[in-house]
Amino acid sequence: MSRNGNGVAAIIRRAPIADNWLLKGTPPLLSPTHLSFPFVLFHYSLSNTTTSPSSPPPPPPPTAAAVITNQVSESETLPRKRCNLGPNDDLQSALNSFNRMLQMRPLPHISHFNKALGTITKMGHYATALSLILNKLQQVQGILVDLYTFNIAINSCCRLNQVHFGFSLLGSLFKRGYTPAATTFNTLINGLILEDKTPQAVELFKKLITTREIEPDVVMYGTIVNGLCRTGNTIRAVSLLRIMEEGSCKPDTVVYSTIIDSLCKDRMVDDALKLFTEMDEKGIFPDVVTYNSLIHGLCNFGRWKEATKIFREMLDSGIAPNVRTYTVLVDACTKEGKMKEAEGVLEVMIQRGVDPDVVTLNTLMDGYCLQGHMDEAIRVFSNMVEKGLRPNIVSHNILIAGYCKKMKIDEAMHLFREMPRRGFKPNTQTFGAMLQGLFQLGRCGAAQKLFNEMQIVGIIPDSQTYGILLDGLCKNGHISKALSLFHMMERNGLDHDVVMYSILIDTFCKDKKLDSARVLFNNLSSKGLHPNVKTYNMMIHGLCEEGLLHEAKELFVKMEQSGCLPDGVTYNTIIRGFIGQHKCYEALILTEEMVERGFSADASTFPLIVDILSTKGQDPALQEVIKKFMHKDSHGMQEKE
DNA sequence: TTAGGGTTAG
Repeated sequence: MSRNGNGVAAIIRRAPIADNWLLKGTPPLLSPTHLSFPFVLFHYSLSNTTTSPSSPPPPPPPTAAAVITNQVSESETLPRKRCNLGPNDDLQSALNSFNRMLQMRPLPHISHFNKALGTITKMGHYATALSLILNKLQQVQGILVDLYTFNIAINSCCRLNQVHFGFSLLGSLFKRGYTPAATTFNTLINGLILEDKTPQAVELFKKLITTREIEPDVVMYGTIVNGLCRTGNTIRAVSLLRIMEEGSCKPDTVVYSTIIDSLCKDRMVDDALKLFTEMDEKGIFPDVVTYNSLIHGLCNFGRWKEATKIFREMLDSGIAPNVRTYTVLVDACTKEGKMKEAEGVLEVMIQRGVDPDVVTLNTLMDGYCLQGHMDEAIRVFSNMVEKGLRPNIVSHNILIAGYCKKMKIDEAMHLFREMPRRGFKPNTQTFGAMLQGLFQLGRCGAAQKLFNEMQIVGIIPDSQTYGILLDGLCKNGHISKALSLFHMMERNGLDHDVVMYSILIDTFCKDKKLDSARVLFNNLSSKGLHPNVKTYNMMIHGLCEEGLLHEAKELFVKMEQSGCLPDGVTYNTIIRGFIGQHKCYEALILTEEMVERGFSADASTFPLIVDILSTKGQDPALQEVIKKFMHKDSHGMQEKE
């Protein structure tokens, strides 16, 4: 695997670039392709005029550099406030039309009412639709609601997380002598999945098949596939896909896309790509959703070159990127700290006639917060308001977390207290961000008070909240309090996940209590938990610190055997361990392996490797491996595109 | 002819 195929010498040669990134804590060792990714993207999307038949004619194609450097005024950066009807006006006009129909005599056929209801549910106003059906249609003499109306009502219940009510409507449907359709059951199956009751959904699905009550169609299969994917059973979803292929109901774009997305989220991007190729072989056309999932998956793993290729392929197939595609690209840029490029994506999308939405701008804001540029984040927030997009609770949470990260707890607290006045009730994430901020400043008492307040106002802490508490207490030296919390959770039936254990393992390692860390680590499997890459990294770090290189190396080998691939942190940790023990040969071999896997030396490891190469270059024992680096690098450098 | 499945941010 030589995505960033380079050697150690390349690290040195590219030090000015890498250094810059090292300081920001993001992956260094950028390949030339990596650096040019957003440029390629913009240039291509701007200069390609044949891709989006529905989009307005694109402006003359500027050069990539012009896209990045051209500063447009703020009013051009964001869509202007809409003069046409907003979403609420759309709802109002649908309601007006519904009410007008109720006044007509003779009354219109039920299908017309269903159509109006469908418009309302498509806008997401499920409670309104349900109320219209139950409180208006049912009360009017002369209207006979039909199967379609029932299905809309059942779907509305499901979308409101009231699947049980959906099932009682199914009862009423039977009583009225209607026969439910595949749609009816599928809606209920989906309702179960939405309420995290996938096992029941699968049960119902199986029952329908065995009783031959309903012949499942592709939508029903697709819904079950989605349920399996959402619950981490992507492999079972793939099995179902294979079963479909054997039967008469063939998988469609949605089924494939669902699995492709899930594989990407499960870090199995290569398998996702294989399915994508398979679609092509079977003549099933990918759509914008399929491409969005793949581009997102590839970007998440730094596979820019392939992401660009897929993006080009999408444009070549005549599929126009939508707001989600551009948001994924903004996200990819911001996660790499490339804010100018992220702003560039925003410009491109506007020029292409796609308006950024609140998610796009929140993503951009989050990028600025990650970089610590709160002034820029606030500028985006203000722009959002000016342009008629209403910031949501996520926008507020992003800013609060940003302030906390910058240790500006007063500003964070101000915004936090301001939220109810703006119509937002702080949620678990809001409290989590505030708690993290307080712990970071060592204000454990205030954090405790806020945690109590959270429970008083009825926000249920989730495992992440407990993780923040546990970590905060540990990092502030309140180990015994942390342990009490840990045991309290156990007593209250709150499951400890691997993160909780990892926090304690890390604490014990740093507290020189390696034996306690080992006990916790070794007991994980008895609790049915599997260490993740962070858990391994913490243990490996602890072992290296104690000079137990042999045990660290054993664990390093074992993690991969157990199916947990080492990441950049693992390599850097163990390489530093070896260098610390003057085992330069092993360190260089591991460095080579690290680079081959697309990771690179971080700010603390990098100078140590440079030191080995510059001071031990003549060491006969090392010459062979150093030569190998040099040789590889000459290839790596030719890879430029 | 009106109902059901897949993609984005904290």
